[in-house]
Amino acid sequence: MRPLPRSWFAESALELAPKLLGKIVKKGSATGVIVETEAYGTDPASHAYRITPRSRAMRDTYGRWYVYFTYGMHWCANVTCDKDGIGAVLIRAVEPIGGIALMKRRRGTSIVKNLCSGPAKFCEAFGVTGNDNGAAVAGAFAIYDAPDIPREDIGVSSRIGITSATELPWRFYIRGNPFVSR
DNA sequence: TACTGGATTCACT
DNA sequence: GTGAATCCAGTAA
Repeated sequence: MRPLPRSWFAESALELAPKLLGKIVKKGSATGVIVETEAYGTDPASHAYRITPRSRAMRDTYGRWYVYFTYGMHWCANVTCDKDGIGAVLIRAVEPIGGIALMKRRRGTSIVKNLCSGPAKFCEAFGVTGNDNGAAVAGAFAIYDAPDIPREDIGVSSRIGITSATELPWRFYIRGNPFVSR
């Protein structure tokens, strides 16, 4: 199993989000297959739309973790990308394949389906916090290569862009996978 | 300095 | 289906 090199994350969020499906994410003994992602670029819905201290990680680099705290109790983890622009891909759901006992303990549940079937659940199960913000996607917390998911097996949700009023691809997921959220 | 609202989750009805 | 929990970043003053 080969960790994805930094150059792999140089593409835009919209190209990268579907390509991340099926890849292996690993932090310590916690291991899982990415089954759902969400693309964020320069749309006003993205934190990167405004230049702030928090969003600098997203604008200045790629191939790093962008971890932020939301709703007073949840962490969400993104991979920064787009060498020439601004982008990040939110990891929305993961299928647990290793370190499941540890995840169960962290999540306080024995139901495997509830371990990582949401962005904040994934962070809790993998022990991701603000300490990981800005860290390179490599080493202890990395994404490993795996065969691409066939295009026909990838589902796409779209939404209306705030500025453009056109439909934008948004959420990508592996069709039929039980660990996809919602 | 104070206020507002959020890339969510879970319990409860 | 609905609402509470909870705190930080961003914005306005």
